[in-house]
Amino acid sequence: MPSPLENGSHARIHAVVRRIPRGRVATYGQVALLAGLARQARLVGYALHALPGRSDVPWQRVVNARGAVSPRREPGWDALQRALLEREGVRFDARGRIDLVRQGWRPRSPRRGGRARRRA
DNA sequence: ATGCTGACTATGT
DNA sequence: TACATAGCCAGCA
Repeated sequence: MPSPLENGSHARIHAVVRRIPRGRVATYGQVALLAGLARQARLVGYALHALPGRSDVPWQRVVNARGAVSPRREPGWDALQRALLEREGVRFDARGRIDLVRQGWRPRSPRRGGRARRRA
């Protein structure tokens, strides 16, 4: 059975992660902040790690502040995460990093100063 | 209770 | 840009 933590911060973290749209990514710190857990980025990673295999939480959309997939203790999962993201259309550069400015999730779509990004 | 670890981040070098 | 440190906090031995 699930850990008793499901009623606490973990549940809030999961709720935030569920809001990340397909093809976008959010950072651990960003998720923490939106979940009302400022500066507790580590807990976000912890909460996701505790996630059951079958889950409706798109854990793969959470990456670190550098826009890279954080290396796991158990190798292989990081590669899976990247594969899942690429399948959603997320692009990685040669260094294995995502351009957060372009593909990072922007809750509430705040319009940035003025005009939309020019195309290509 | 204490100490270490971890899917992190901000800051200084 | 990359590496080292300090700060964070929950879980576990």
